[in-house]
Amino acid sequence: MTKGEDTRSAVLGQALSLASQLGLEGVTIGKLAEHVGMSKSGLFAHFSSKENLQVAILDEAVERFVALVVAPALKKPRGEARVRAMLDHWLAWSKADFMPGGCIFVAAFAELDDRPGPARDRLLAAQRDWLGTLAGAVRIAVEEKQFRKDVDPEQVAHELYANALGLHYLSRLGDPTVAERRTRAAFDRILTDARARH
Amino acid sequence: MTKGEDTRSAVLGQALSLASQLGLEGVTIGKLAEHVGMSKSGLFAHFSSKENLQVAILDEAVERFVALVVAPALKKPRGEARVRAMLDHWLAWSKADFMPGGCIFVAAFAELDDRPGPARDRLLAAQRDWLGTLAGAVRIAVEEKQFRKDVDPEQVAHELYANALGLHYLSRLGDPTVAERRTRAAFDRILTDARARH
DNA sequence: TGACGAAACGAACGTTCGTCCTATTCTACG
DNA sequence: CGTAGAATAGGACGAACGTTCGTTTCGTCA
Repeated sequence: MTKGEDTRSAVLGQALSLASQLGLEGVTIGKLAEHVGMSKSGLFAHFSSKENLQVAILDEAVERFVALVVAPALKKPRGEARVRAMLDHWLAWSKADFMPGGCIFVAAFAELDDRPGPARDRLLAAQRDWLGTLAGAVRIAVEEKQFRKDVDPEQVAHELYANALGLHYLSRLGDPTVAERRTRAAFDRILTDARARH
Repeated sequence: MTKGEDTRSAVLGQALSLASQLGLEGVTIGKLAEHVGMSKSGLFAHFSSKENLQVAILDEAVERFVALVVAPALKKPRGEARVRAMLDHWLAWSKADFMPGGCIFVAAFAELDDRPGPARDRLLAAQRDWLGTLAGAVRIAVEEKQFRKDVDPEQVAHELYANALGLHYLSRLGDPTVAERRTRAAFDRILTDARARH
């Protein structure tokens, strides 16, 4: 890895952490430069525009999400086990130490949803992908006859997604430990309902 | 109503609409002044600081939420009917025409959750209130023996809250009509699970 | 009608933002 | 070792931000 790629990657790590706390818009080039010990202009040269920086931050986040959540789950056997692995890693993701302000996708979504542009496109594509991946894992569990055949995979994915969002908000609204327990209970209820009766 | 209170109220209406699209921080005094056809300084005099303006926007939103969601539901009979009324009005609220960017509380939460201050305090208090109100309505339904007595009202409130959040995000991620249908289905499943078996 | 307080205005402030340009330092390779 | 090109620094810019100030307009009641 060349020197440029090296610092660029280090910058993105810091940027990810900052963005989770202050939002994408809050990651100012000056503040970010100060955090990594560089000059504004030196850092700026890596991205050429703030918009590019924002997209790069999202790309970095997506890459980590795939590595930490999606990929490990795909190694699990098809069916409910894989769905549960996704949920487990998802909960761990939202507590990841490189995102002290919580899931960056949640923060970015609220900012970008009314501001068209490349960053918004990148974020929406990533979230649609993930929702599709979740629904796909549920569909496989149906095909494997672990879930009832009248289960709607997209409805289940919708509800799981909603509860993960709920964890993000409710752990800031009250006790994070309690919020996580309730979220796990909700996940359980959704999957138990979907399970085929024996 | 004096002239000052009159324009102040008109300003807050516009501010609410802007904040739902751009977030609280995006409601710039200059932009807001332009929207209502005033000078920056003339508008600024009503609030004395941007922080005060943000709190005033939240107060305005809370007032409307109580009038449009909480109050009508409290007129319904105790029990599941009241819970369902809350949910119905809540869904209508998140589509209110004075918030073209969606529920302002969701937008504000993402911005404020890592920025201590009066605005954050106001928002957290309001959301805790609402969560408590929801849980209270569920508890009443348990007391009225419409819900099973082993139902945990706070768990139910948590799941309802999570699904309402899910609606906000998922209606921007995909078809809003489909998202609302799925949210209603999730609400139904939660309440049906809670209902006493006959 | 005259006067007084409330309300709104226009201009300016200091700061921070993203971006650009030029010069300097570093790094890798022939 | 020397040099070309990559990487970084320094400084300046125009615009937008929140805020302040002194002045002007408006509404109300004696």
